[in-house]
Amino acid sequence: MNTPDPSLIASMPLFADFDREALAEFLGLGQSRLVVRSQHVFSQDQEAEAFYLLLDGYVRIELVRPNGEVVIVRFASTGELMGIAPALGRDTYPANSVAVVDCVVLGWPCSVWADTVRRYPSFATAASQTIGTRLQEAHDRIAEMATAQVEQRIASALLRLANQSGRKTSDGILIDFPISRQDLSEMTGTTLHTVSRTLSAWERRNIVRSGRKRIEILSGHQLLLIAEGRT
Amino acid sequence: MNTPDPSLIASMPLFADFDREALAEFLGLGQSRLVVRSQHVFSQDQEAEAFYLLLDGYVRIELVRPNGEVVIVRFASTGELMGIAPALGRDTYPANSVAVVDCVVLGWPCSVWADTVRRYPSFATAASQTIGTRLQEAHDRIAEMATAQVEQRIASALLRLANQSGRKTSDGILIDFPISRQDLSEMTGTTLHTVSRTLSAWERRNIVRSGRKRIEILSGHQLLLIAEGRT
DNA sequence: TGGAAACTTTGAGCGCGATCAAACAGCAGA
DNA sequence: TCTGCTGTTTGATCGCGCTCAAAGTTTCCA
Repeated sequence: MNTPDPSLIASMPLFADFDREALAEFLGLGQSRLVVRSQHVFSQDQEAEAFYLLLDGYVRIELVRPNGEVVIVRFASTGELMGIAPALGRDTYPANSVAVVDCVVLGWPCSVWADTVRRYPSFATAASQTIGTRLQEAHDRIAEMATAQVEQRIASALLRLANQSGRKTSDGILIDFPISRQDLSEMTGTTLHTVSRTLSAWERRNIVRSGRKRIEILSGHQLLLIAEGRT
Repeated sequence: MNTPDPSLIASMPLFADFDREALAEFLGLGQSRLVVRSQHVFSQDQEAEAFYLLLDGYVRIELVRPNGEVVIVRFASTGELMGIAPALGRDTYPANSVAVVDCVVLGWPCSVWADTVRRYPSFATAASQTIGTRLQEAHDRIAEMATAQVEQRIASALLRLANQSGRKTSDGILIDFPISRQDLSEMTGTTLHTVSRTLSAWERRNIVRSGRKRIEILSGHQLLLIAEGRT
């Protein structure tokens, strides 16, 4: 498991203007790695040796504050770039990246970044837009944290998860990876107690159905109303 | 006032690998503009026609939420890029940009972005790192909003302002542009009342000295202790 | 110079959500 | 199958910071 099948990733916008040889060459520079559940892909403040493409699975990107409290920045899913410290002009990782299911990642030494960006405009553009989108989302979340009540924030977080990693079921949308009340509280800046109470209340209203590390959205519509503050 | 003096900006890292003609040519494509206090440089959701370099002054970058509440994302000061929608793959501005003092901005049509990035690696790299830094800061603020108390958040906001736009005085550091209690509350997700009470309490402890739209930090050390939550 | 507009201060009361506490349920490994 | 661990639920209480209210102060403009 050293060089993955090019066809898996040839279709990504990131590699739009790589020809077959270029892609093969580029993939040859990387190394794939299996990361089992709850292990780190990389860790905050660790020297950034490589940047990664998530080939399969889900990882949690989390920030650890000086006092030890953990905040979840986002969940990344298959196909996303992670740990692109070189693009940010950093030489350490700004966050932890933790596998929430067994994952496969493809990693390249940071030293190849500059050259790749220079040679392949599609790569540079796609990477830039990825960062741009994340910045946008981060600003939206700041605004949300600043103005919205806890219940609204939990609803927004669930909707975001559903959009990004939802799997359609017969009754609604299931978040496609194990996620605990604690996780949700770390995404929204509240406590697992409040998340639990909120989900229980929603369960009574048939808005969600949830279990141990499992959440299914039955009424995205209701959830949207809650998120927008007109309950 | 159509084409500014190249020497003003030649020293910026952004333009590190522009030679004299290249810089002159590039500046010729842009147009400078005076923006008086409280006027918008650009507005949220407006079609992004141009990106800007702030040549002089300070602007407030603010997000307006669907319900009309305003959140201040950051203050930009002289020398910063703003409204670089093309880098983010957007065709509208994601936020308002409002002059807090009379400003001079230099604007280029978005159409020149792609070409500029392709021809001048220093420009691409500097822009990328600018966005990276902002992403980093945004994540830090999310974490802060999620875990820190109001007093800590106000302290952090002041320290950030002091670092970015502080002017040394005989007694401490003065925030170099007019900033109200309301502004500070919109940066930290609280109310102007709470900000006022907090500043009053700090004034009694000789940590700050403040007046109408004017804040001077007397003890950055104390403020840091408060921000870190070990008061 | 007068008056209005913008900004700031301070008080009183209350509610959201944190904290403290304890029991319960699902899952993995012995 | 039992046992311990991890995650969830629910109750009781408390306090931070919002809301409502009103007065004070600075600046600007007519």
